[in-house]
Amino acid sequence: MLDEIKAKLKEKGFRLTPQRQAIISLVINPGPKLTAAEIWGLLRPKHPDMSLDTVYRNLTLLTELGVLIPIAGAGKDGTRYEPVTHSRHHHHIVCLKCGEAACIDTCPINPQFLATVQNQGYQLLRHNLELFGLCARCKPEDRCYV
Amino acid sequence: MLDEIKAKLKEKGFRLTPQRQAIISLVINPGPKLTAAEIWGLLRPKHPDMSLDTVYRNLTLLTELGVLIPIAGAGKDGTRYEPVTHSRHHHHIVCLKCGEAACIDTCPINPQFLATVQNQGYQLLRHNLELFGLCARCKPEDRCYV
DNA sequence: AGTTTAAATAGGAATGTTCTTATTTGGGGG
DNA sequence: CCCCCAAATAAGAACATTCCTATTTAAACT
Repeated sequence: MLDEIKAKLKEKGFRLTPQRQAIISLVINPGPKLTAAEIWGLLRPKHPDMSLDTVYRNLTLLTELGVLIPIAGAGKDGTRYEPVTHSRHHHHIVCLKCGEAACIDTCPINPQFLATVQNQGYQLLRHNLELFGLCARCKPEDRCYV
Repeated sequence: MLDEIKAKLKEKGFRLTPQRQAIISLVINPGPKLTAAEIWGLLRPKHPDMSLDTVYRNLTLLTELGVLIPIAGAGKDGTRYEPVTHSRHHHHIVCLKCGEAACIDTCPINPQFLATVQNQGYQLLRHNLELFGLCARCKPEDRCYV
C-alpha cells in the first residue's frame, strides 16, 4: 500500500518529504477516519514545526491521486478522510443528527447516464454522492429537513 | 412563487421579517445564481444594517424548506443558490477548470437503491449528487484529477 | 392598542479551509 | 560531491461559514 503510493508520487513527479511520509503513514491506517486537525495534532510531537496547511495540501493531493476519499459534512469538526483500500468506488450516508458516516458499498448511478453526460460535451472526472438522513439510533428525532 | 413561500413559512411558524423578504425576493429571480456575500452586497443599500449571518441563516432555512438548492464547490467564491422553479429534483455538473455549474435534469439514482438504504435502518431525508469534470470549452486542458 | 413570547437579528468571535509569499529542500544532472 | 530548480514548506493573512449572546421584533392573544 505505502510502496504503491510512493511509486505513484514518483511517477507523477511529486516529492517524498518527511512531512508527506508521516501524513501518509498515518492516514492509510484502517481505523477511525481523521480530520486534518486531528492528523496535525497526532503528528505534532514528531513534527513540531509542521503547518496545518501542509496537512491540508497533502490530503488534497492524496485525494487527487485516488488514495483518499474526503467525507464532507460529517459531524461538526470538518471533513474526514478515508483511505481507499483497494475497494471499489462507493459512497457514504451521513446522519444529520450525530454526524456518523457509513459506507455504502454500491454506486447506484446508472452508468448509461454517465455516458449520456459525456456525449453532451463534458469530460467527466469524478462524482460525489452524499446521502443525508437519520441513522437507526437517531431516527426518533423528528426534525424535518425537507 | 413568492406567495407560496410566504404560505410555507407561516405554516411552519417562521416569521416574515423585512430582511427575510428582501432575501427571498432577490433569490427567487431567475438569472445568475448568487452567493451569500453577493446577496449581502446587493441588499446593503436598502438594508445597511443587515448582517451576513442573516443571509446565511435565511439561505439555510430556504434550502430546508425546499425553495433553494445549494451548489457547492462551483468556483472559488463560495456556495451559490439556485431557486427550485417548480422543476423536479435534479443535480449539477461543475467544471473543475472554470467553475461553471450546469443543471442536469434527471436524477440517475436508482429509486430501488434508496428503498434498500431505508430498509437498512436509515431514514433518508435528502441526497446530493455532484458531477465534476471539464466542460466543452475547457476540455483541451489535460490536468488529470484521477 | 398593549402584552407576551418565541423567532430573528446584529455584531463579533470562532472554526474550517485556502491562499500568498518568502524560504527551504528533495532529488536529478553536471 | 555540489548545483540547481521546481516542488514543498512554514507562517500568517484571508476567506467562507457557523456559532454565541444580548437585543429587537413579528405576530398571536388579550
